[in-house]
Amino acid sequence: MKLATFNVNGINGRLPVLLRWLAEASPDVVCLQELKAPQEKFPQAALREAGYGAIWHGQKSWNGVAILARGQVPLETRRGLPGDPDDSHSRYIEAVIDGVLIGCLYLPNGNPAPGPKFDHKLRWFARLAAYAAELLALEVPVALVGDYNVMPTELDVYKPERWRDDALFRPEVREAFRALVAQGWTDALRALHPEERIYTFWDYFRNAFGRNAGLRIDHLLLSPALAERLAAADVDRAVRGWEKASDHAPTWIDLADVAPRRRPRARSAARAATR
DNA sequence: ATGCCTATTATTAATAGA
Repeated sequence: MKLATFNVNGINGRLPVLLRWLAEASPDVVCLQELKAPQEKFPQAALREAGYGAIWHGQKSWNGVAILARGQVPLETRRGLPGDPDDSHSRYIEAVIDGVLIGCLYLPNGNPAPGPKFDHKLRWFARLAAYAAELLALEVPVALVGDYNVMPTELDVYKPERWRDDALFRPEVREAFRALVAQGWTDALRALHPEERIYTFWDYFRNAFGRNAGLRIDHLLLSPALAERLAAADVDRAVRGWEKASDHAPTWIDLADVAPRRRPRARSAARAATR
């Protein structure tokens, strides 16, 4: 299973980019963030024509998340993160696809910090951590993927000193991310590329992409059962250079298929047959 | 400390992003 996350920064303005990338990369599952479109303006027909079923949670102007699956409609298991009934932002949607529980998230940006927006970010992070612990306890294959708005370490920022007081890099959010991963999750890109400078976002300002002034803020966290299957991970950074590009690039992993498991009876019968 | 760019919404400017 090729599983990707892509903050599209406006799904309608970005539709040609999204469709071109889907055709070229052919991912099996895609988590999208920042739809910036109300529920009824999601381009379901165009995506269906491209071969993808979808579930989505839109919102006027901002936020918005979706999950696409090639050749099937994702089986939705949740929309909205538990823990705050007053949370009106569309920032979490979840589905089961081919035996994998996939949570698609868009963590609040949190700037300016300190301030109410930063407090909101930390509260949202705490709710995510509480829910993530519940998912881990299920001991099933789970992927929590999306735009976390956090650079986990100095290796994930082109110029750490410039970002030290920013809501994406302050010690509180780095610690929140570290503690989340320490529950038992695997940061897929970092696991396969421990030393490499990898970015998933480049600002529109100051020719950031041309200078490779990037940030790694889009992450795929895998439960232990899924981490065993991790075979490849990368960023389709060329997409950031396309006409009318999002400021994020698609970030993806490849998960090996599960070996077909025989029933115990069948296995002992097979063993007896080879004796 | 702020603009630089880009998108959406609503009326030519404000807000948010990161």
